[in-house]
Amino acid sequence: MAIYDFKQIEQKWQDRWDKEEKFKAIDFHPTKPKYYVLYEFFNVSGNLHMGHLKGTVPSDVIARYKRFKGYNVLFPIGGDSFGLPAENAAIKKGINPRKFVADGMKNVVAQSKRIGLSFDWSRTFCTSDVEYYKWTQWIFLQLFKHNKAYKEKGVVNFCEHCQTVLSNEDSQGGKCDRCGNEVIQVNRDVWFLKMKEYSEKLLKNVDYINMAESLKESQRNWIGKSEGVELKLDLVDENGNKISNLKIYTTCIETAYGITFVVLAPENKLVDELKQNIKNFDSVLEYRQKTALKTEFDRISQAKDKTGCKLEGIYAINPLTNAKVPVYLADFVLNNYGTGAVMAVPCHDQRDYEFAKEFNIPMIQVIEGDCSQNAVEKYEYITKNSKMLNSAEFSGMPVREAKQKMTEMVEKLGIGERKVNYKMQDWSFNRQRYWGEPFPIVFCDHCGVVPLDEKDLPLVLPETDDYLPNAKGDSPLSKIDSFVHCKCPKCGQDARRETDTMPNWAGSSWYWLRYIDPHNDKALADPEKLKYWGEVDVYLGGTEHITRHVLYAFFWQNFLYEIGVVPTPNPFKRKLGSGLILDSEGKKMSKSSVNGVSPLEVIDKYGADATRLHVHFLAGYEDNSMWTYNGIDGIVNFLDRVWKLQEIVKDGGVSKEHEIELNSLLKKVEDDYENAKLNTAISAFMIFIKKIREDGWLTKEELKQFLIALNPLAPHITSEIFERVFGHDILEESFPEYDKNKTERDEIEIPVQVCGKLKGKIAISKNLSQEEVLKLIRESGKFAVDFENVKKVIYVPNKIINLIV
RNA sequence: GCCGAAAUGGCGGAAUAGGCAGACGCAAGGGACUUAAAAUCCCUCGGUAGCAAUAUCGUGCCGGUUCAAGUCCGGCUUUCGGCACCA
Repeated sequence: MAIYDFKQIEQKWQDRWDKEEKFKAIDFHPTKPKYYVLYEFFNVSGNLHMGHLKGTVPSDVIARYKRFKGYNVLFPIGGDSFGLPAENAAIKKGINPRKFVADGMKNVVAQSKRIGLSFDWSRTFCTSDVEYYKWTQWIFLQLFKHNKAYKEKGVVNFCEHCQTVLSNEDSQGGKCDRCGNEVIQVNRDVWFLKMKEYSEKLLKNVDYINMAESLKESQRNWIGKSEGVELKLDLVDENGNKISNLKIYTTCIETAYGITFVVLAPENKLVDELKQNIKNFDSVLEYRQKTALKTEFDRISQAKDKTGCKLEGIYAINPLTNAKVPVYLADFVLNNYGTGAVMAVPCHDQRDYEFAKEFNIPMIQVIEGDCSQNAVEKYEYITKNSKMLNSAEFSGMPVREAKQKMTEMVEKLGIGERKVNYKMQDWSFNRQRYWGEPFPIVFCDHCGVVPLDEKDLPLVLPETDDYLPNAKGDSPLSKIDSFVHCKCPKCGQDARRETDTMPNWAGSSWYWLRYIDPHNDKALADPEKLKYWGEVDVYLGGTEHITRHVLYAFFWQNFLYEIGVVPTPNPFKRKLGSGLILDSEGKKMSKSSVNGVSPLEVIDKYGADATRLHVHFLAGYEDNSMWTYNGIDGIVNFLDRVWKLQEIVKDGGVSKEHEIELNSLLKKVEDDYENAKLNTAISAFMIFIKKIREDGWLTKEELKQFLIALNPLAPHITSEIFERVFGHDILEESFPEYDKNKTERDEIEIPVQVCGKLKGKIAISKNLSQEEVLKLIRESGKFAVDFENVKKVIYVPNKIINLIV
């Protein structure tokens, strides 16, 4: 028999799958139920790296397995091609981003095929394809029309060297990701999407989706729900005359008797409204300016140094005590959370405590505990359920009860109300960059902000060879006159286009819907097809940007559901996050990794099947694994043994000798495939092979079932052996059914314990009664048991027997 | 600081619902085949004591529940991930 020539054989099958389009999903299949397997977008930046093997192979295994199980499987792929990688290539190397994307995608497609991935290539697209981003723009128009998009002044990260606005990710540590220069804060027009409105719905989505608890938790953290009270305080001048009022938000209303000052965010609008009453308005303005210059990074890194500025001439009245307390500005209060103002109770909040020390503000302790060094904070006093102090009729009451009662009281008095707050902010949705979706928005001197007509979509991103923003940091599109100048869709007079583009996230926030109907030019997708394919059954990908991506996905799907475009509010039923492949230094392996190993290099050396198995034998899907060639010999050896099964096959159905091994293999493999536990599936195949090699033969039927079961993991070698032995394509087969009753032998061994200590094992037939087992133990004479003194017997049928003497 | 996940041989890692800890693989050691090597095949392989049968200890640490704990409970330690001046 010929030796296993993986190069030639893998090429043969990859060509055939490609040419015959073997993995096309069929809309409205008359008999088969649908199954939608989604793998995350590829970044179109040239080459696949090891991490892709870790992520893609399990999705491929599930897709191939489900096809065998009789499902009509949709398993598409595409490219996330707008954004930094292509734009950087354009700027640094002078490559047209369109060409960069086209070349990159071509590469990635070819490499995917070499891994043997069974994508439906007829549905592939990139986010920068005009046929696709037309619909991204269309969705934005719907958001705008339904009042979910608005434009406002906002503060953004800006790099003066690159003349561009940066996202938080691109400016980590206060340095520009591109050039390493300091990032500063500038005021700009910002498009926001009203994501905050969806906070509660997004939390429901998080509950709904089947996903690792840690991933759910980070999403809940991001949404950041908290429940508390909004309290109204009067503001007075020095003489006690009411001049205004102010709302603060607190989750600790129980400390309200301890308020000794109030703090506003520097940006709080009240400051301007009270200009006449503020005696030191100049220094207030100065403080404001100083904080505005601080970057987000500075504000966080200097968190412990409390700065602030007193508003001279203004006081707040604690509505519970009528005490007159000073009002400060301080940058530890954020304008975009709660009401942009807080009540300060230094004894029971560490930040207030530090601020009070810095500014010599008195403190009032209202809950038991030691406040001499630090504040006694909520976590501590709530867990201990400490007693109240200095709080009028609440004094002496346990804090949990007081919290309840005080909430009810302020509501009754009309000075406060229960309120829920979320950390999540509206989504800032524009970037001053070239390589993104243009906004379908026009500014008209007469009509204001005007959306394009749907029939005028797509608004095509114009060609240019100048990818840099102008000196003011405006998008490169602002330099292209023919793009900027247009007629107002409403009044027909001269107008200007929005020249910013959408962020990278936009295109990836709805793409699973487009796979369902990728060539539709009348709608985002045909409603009937959307109904047929429904939710994504399982969505696989890395965990890197998962929190925000999934929340954005929930948000858009929810919105599209509300306006009747899609049939379900939930995009995904289940999400699996793959671990990373780490290099020899324990760093994430990516294309930029110094110690990176290319998957193609490994495939060249060992073949695609061996590479697929090896990567997934190293660790479970969700675990990180350190890349190593160690162990790959074991996989090569295994595949070699699989190949040699051809030599020892004989006619016949499933034999008595192998039925237990075969049935338990099939059971194990089904369970593991469903849960993407490929490492234990592989070991189950190894165990089966071991038994077959001991016996030196297997039947044709046994070989057939073995090959089908292994095919999702190692599709090339199993296809080849199958064709040689059975004369047709393995893909025509269906997954072998196992017999549950034949997964275990009738004769089994169970451990015998005496007083919980293992003394040995005894062979019994299945489902024996306790008496029969005891009789066998007695007869065997093997176990030194004093049967007269056996006080108690614990017998778990077919599992264990424990004798207590 | 808060939240989440994890810690098992020389190594990667198994152990479905509390029931034989270390599956499967690598590395290592021994043997067969070979002129030799590679490849292949067979055997051994958690620690300690013993020629051995066997005994005894052993899943990050300290306690507990249970006939029985890697698994459950209480208290720590360390590592990784998320959030973080969020009132």
